[in-house]
Amino acid sequence: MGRSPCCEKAHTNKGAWTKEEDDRLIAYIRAHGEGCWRSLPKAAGLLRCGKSCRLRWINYLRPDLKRGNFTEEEDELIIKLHSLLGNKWSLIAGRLPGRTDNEIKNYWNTHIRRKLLNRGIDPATHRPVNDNPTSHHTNTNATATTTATAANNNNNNSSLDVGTTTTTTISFANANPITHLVKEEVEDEAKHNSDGGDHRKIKNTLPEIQERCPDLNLELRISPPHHHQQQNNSSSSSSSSSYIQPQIQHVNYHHHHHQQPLKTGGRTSSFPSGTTICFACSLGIENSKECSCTTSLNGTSSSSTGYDFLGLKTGVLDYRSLEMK
DNA sequence: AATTGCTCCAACCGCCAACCC
DNA sequence: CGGGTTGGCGGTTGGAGCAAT
Repeated sequence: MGRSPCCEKAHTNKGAWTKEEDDRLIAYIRAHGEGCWRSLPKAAGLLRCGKSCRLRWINYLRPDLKRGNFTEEEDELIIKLHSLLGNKWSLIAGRLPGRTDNEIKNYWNTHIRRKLLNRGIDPATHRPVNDNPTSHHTNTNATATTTATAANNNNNNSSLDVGTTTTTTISFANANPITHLVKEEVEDEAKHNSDGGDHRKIKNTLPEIQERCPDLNLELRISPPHHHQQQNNSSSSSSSSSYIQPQIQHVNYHHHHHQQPLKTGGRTSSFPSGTTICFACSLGIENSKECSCTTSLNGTSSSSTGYDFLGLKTGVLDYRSLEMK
């Protein structure tokens, strides 16, 4: 028996899309909007499978796609989110406006994996590759191990090449605040999705997060800032702790008007252009107690807190436990 | 210039869970 | 309630483009 095909394959085109097909799809969606992908091809005069149309639109034709090279900030954000979420590309993509899950997945497999391997980090576990795997199985308490690495030996154009790079692996235990953040988010999503969201992610993600307690690698550079100085001039503090939230803070999370609401958390809120938000907000839980920028979003902020990645600034993550060599 | 090997990424495939009747 | 349909996800593939030989 087997499943019925998603479409009549005998009379559908496959392979690369032509300009004409793209134009037809764009014109149709502009006129009628997204939805009902199964009937869309026929209605739009396309000899394509509905799935193929959806994929082409989402991954390539959507007007809010950013395209172009990934920035160093996006690189690091992807790495950190992957350490928390694993191969949940759609969740990761939800945190990177203008990027698609497919794009991030490809980028991970072609660039970031290699980048991490060059740093001596296993991209699957986010632990040092030469690390004894059994030594981490008993991390029931929050611990931090720091490994000074000859990072980026082969990564000539990385900004991380400059200065001393310290790779810090934080093992999160049951009381992992970041895990809580993600867990809260996922649970929150369950509530928000009561109107018809995709519940699979919740089932898939929750136990995984709870069980994995993934290590989180922070590339903490202990060196003077160099290429973000202009933007940082306003916040004159240049202590090492403030620089622990490096490039990431410049990622703006305002959402394009065309972008679908972040699926995770079901958020539809949009931040004013140029507003920087904390990590909790970037995860879609801007009203949580971990949020350090709600006042900013209300327009009453007394300081530009910048991107408080992992709550380092607010102390949600107790970075004092880190050993910095 | 031709061939080979490699990289990158758009597109496809199979699966799963929600939805719908 | 059950079965078919649909949308969405992650893994994989194939071909275009580029570099090396």
